[in-house]
Amino acid sequence: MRKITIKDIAEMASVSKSTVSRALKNHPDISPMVKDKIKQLAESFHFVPNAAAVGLRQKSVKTIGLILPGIHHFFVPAVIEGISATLKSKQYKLMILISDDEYEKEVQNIVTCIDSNVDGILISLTKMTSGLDHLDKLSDFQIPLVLLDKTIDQQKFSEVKIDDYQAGKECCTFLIQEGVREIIGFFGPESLQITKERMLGFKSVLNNAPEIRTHYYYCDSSGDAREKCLSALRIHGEADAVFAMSDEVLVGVNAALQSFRRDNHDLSLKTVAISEGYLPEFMFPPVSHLVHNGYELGQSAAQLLLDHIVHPEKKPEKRFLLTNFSVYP
Amino acid sequence: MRKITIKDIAEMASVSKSTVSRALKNHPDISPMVKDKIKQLAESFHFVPNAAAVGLRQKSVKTIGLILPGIHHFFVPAVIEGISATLKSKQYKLMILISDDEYEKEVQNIVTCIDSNVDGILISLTKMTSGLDHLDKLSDFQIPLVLLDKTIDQQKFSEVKIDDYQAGKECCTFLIQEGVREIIGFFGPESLQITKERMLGFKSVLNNAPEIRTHYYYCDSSGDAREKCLSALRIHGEADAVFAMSDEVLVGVNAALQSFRRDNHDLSLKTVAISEGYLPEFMFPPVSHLVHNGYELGQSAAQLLLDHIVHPEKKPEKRFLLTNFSVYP
DNA sequence: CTGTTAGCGCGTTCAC
DNA sequence: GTGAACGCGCTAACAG
Repeated sequence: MRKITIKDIAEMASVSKSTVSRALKNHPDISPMVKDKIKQLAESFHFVPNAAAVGLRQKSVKTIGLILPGIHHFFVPAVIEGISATLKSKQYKLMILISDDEYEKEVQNIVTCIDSNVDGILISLTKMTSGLDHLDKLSDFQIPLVLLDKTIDQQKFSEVKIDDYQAGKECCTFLIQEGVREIIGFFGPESLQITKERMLGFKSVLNNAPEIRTHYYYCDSSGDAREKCLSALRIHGEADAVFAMSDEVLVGVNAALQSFRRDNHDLSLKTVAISEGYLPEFMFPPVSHLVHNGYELGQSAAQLLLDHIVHPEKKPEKRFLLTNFSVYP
Repeated sequence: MRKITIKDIAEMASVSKSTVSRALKNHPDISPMVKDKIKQLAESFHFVPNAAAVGLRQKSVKTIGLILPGIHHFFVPAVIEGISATLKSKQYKLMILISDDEYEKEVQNIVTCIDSNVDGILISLTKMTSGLDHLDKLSDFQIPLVLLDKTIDQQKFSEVKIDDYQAGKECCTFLIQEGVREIIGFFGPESLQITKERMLGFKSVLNNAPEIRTHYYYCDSSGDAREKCLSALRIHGEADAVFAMSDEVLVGVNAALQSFRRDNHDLSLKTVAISEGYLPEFMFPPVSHLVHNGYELGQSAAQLLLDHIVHPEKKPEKRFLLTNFSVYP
């Protein structure tokens, strides 16, 4: 079954193609009568403009590229859902490219986006990315880009993330208010900007609380976090609190705490994390956490990118998402 | 900066557009000399054919649509990565549409795929989907479709999944070999085909073991699973084994087991699950599980769809993925 | 071996 | 108010 085109409708209505084209987009020149007739026809035959033809003509394929280091992480799916929901409402398509946490693939994905004539790019950087030279050519093609979550220090592009510094700060404050004395903090890969900022925020609180002892560990995976946490628990026998900066880290830390508790039934460490929110509730005991809402982050980033597409002159803007604590007694 | 076109290259090489077009795709008619020259030019100017123009001409936009009930589930991200990897190697683009587990949105997503002229569709059904009438119109447009993971009983389309019946069977067999006497089984939503099949497989083993007592529960979410597991543990005090049919269910079951253990330190239930594989290792104690490999499932489904696209006459085929046990002592 | 022509489906001048 | 004609970038049928 061939799909109906503007030409078919033109013949049925005995008008020209251009009249149909104009009628369908409410051009004021067209008389209400023929406009109605054409719209009726289009409706009843389920006419949908051919995306490739429109794209060719308008030099816009109404697609945005989403480049991610990977999607097996905990809150990434929520981010995608948020982006997807926002784009769907504006009739934009989403093309997902995965960098597998390799810088070279990230560069390649940028090229793919350019070659595909995307209207804009959303990107979360790999942990190997330390500069943004590979994004320079985007300006040649006027392709707007928004960084989300995993960023590095820069001024050229808009970005959306939680206030990582503030998040680290709040988590530390939370622990101190709970009256803890010695904290073990578990962080993600050292090279990540979010790791640095969360740690800085965390430490900032301790300036006013010099009596609190702290120990820090960088973890590359859940497994790594488990090992480091197990050994840390043995070394720092007096510790009474634990912080995990992400779900990935938290999963390992929680595993370590569980098995450590087997031999120390009375062990009770105050635990707090930054998390997407799904898992902590199902840990035992449930883990208090600062909610890092992926869905909202996705929505916000997508909306910001669309703004840039519609208003090419818009200046870069940094947006920080609000976070809330979910506290378990 | 305008992108370079075939026309630009034609002028630079003083040949016609069609010569360039043919040279670039190694048409045998073109003399090696001019072919080389044109390729040189194309290379040095980073020529990339305009996808919209090619799509318009070839009536194929080299895109496949992926329709999912949601992506917050545990193994879905892995599926997407598998699909993405396979498609990338064949230069296909991926368009992801989310149905939010609502039948109406699934129907709408099919329409979107048709309207977008995708070359093929991969779909995992929502738990509300009980028929495939909404897929009928695909044959009008010759759009091949492959079902993955969440399917219903049907013969019209190819599908890729694990052998759910077999998986249920293996898990039950595993428990029996461990010498358990009374099993509590936790399953997903009752309406899902995979739930039915996993349960049938599970029960099939018990025909030969009438002395084993069993109790079954359907769970709609992790939270639901936790509640039902807690109450089940209280009711069936003699139970010595637990089965969880998916990660989502397992998360809740594990939480219940943990908190129940608090009051029953010696409680030790043999636990087994069907899982994507990431989480069970980090539970305490680690949970033996049948690995439901999302990445491979994605790869296989994508490859099968591409086969259908290239060979439109290909008959529907049902593929079952092999599964392996990951056993913890 | 290579060029000319035509057209994919649509939007957009420029006429009338 | 409406239509004719052109072109977006590319490919393919037809010439030569």
